[in-house]
Amino acid sequence: MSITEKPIRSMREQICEAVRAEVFSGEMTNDQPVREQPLAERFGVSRGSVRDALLQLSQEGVLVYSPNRGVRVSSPPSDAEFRLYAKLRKEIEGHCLDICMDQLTEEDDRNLTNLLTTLEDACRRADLSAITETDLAMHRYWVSRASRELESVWLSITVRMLIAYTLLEDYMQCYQEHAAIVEAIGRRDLKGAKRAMNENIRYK
Amino acid sequence: MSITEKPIRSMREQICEAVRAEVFSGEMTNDQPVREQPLAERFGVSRGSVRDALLQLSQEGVLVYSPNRGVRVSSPPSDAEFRLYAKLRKEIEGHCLDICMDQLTEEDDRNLTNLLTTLEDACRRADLSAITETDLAMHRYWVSRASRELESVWLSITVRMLIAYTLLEDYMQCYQEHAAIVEAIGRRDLKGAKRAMNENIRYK
DNA sequence: TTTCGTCTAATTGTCAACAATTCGAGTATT
DNA sequence: AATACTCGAATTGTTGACAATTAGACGAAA
Repeated sequence: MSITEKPIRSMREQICEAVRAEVFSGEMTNDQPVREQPLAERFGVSRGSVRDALLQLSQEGVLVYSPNRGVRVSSPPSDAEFRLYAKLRKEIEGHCLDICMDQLTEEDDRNLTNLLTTLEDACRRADLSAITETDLAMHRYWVSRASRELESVWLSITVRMLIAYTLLEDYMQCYQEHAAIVEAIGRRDLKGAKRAMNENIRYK
Repeated sequence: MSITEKPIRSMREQICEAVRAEVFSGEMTNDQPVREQPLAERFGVSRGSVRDALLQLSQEGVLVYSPNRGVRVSSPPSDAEFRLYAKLRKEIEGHCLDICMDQLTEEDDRNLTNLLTTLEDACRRADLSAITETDLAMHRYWVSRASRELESVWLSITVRMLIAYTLLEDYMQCYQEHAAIVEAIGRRDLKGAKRAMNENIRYK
């Protein structure tokens, strides 16, 4: 679709996104290992590129790496760790809203609104994979807007939370929570945006 | 039978630690790029292994990667980000002390005391590289004791703080702060250990 | 002089072959 | 029957060669 946009994604990034999506959609369980050769054949590349991607996903926390034994899908965190991750995410995203709120333009508003529409669609279709992907993309928007440095730290925390998100009770609630955040951002209401964001990043 | 259950470290891990140490000691500046070929020759391995290590260090935050352009040393974080990292570290390490305090054995006490002795030595010699390495190893001890999952998140935050640590005013103060933490842990004094730890992880 | 394009050297990205390691089935031993 | 051992298939780790990309030097045109 939008592969030819200004940032050309490297092979590694494409593989990462595909595997991430499969992990979040539950197509890959944490019981069975993730092999290099089958992935290489599926993407039509060599094992080396797949290796790079799997290594990166291991650093992110999506996969777990054991020397000479390959990688497997991470297990969901304990409740205590989940709560810690939630707290860390609130700190980071709150900081990012502080930083970037003043610099946002009308184009940012349009982009966020578009993401929101995509999320609404995904929620209507109850497409868990698309919901997770869009949810991730929205939060990532203000994080990466504030700081590229923080982005990878934030991502490694967030993916660990999302591994536990294999089932949601109410899909449309997810949409409404994000709509509240985007609306507050549109009004440049820092406190309101933070409040809505804190409510969205909630304990299990 | 020491603390490290894996006496044999993978090639990648060895290269990572060596490069990390050079970054912290200031031997690699953020002005000049880190090339693969020279590193491969220095370690007597192929570029592939070096590539793996550099990719991992990029995910950790020690290096910054640009597609087709290689990696360079990360720049120190801004003051605001530094304060955020400090807050996140306190949350994580506090959580880890909560988790592992009850499970610590006399052997753990000995290991921590040994690390403390190493730190004292390094502080006496004003060896910044050794100080940073040992400081990292001590904090890593209770983090990895509590959760392997958290360890990589913690590491990616901590290395970003340490990049800014190129100069310390008082070396022995660093030792004394860690001595206070180890002593409190030895007494299994959770509150005291947290207090000492919070004082050590301080703003710039 | 400045700017634009072209070429070349240096560097990263990708690949396929080979080496080392792990895992499990099958066999031997007690 | 239970345990230990051996061997082979599957898998990961490593390597060197080659392709693709980038950066800088050089020169031509305005």
